[in-house]
Amino acid sequence: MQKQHNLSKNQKIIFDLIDKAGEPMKAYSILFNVQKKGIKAPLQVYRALDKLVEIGKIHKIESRNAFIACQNSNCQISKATAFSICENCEKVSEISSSKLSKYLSNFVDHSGMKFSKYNLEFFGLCKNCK
Amino acid sequence: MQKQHNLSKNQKIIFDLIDKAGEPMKAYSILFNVQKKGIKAPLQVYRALDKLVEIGKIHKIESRNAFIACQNSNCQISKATAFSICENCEKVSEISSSKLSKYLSNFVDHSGMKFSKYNLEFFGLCKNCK
DNA sequence: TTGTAAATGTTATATTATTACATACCGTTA
DNA sequence: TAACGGTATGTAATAATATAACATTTACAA
Repeated sequence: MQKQHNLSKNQKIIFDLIDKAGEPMKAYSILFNVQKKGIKAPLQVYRALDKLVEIGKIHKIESRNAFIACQNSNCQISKATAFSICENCEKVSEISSSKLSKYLSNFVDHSGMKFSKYNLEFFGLCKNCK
Repeated sequence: MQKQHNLSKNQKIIFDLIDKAGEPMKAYSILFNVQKKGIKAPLQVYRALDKLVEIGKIHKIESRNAFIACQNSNCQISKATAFSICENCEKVSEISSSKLSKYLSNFVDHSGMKFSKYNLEFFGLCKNCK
């Protein structure tokens, strides 16, 4: 069983927005969308984002500076993330392949270093854009 | 044999700097370092960086917004990159494991999508920081 | 030698993210 | 319940990263 994280007010507002969007959102677009709810400053957004990333409710798509809700709803894999990104339409999907995650989690580099975390971003054209 | 890219003046100045550094450099730190050579504006730096990334002479470390010279000197793998990043000292190494690159280049997701490119960043503690 | 793609120069501005400081909230435990 | 500590919030200012728009120059193949 996972630890339950009770989201604070701002965290909940921002998580709900990103979750409903179903696609990556950028910080200032989030800010714009939550201003009517009383969140007025970038820092309020970034603080909530930091926390949500930390507890695995959302992930940052590093190559896009954007945030997407975790699509592996019940299993918080915030330390082993993989995404597919369409270079045409920018659609992003989280990849949940236990084979892939096992392979990468067990990967050891030539110096014998083992890793506690990874992030993988695949690029290509999605079904619709091909 | 690879295609030879003759670097332009700015590209060469900036590549040499990054290459000598042997570690990731940020755009504005690069700018600061090349001002004495006549490169005065951010855009001049970013244009050179874009080109160098495109031809595989450098890679962007997405999670750090920084650029490092390709360490696989002769084989330009700019479409299949993997790095190890120490979360303590920020040391970054390029991983060149043909097994890993084969595995990832051939990876197909559940929808049958195959990818033309990937970037993988591993995190952990390096030998010195452990 | 001329057409064209690539590269350069310059100014301004957009976008992304953090620092610093003050205050409020919430659960624990003395 | 009062005091404490950790977490969250509010606000203003600013730092850091990146691009737009436009003018000009260079490299080089046709």
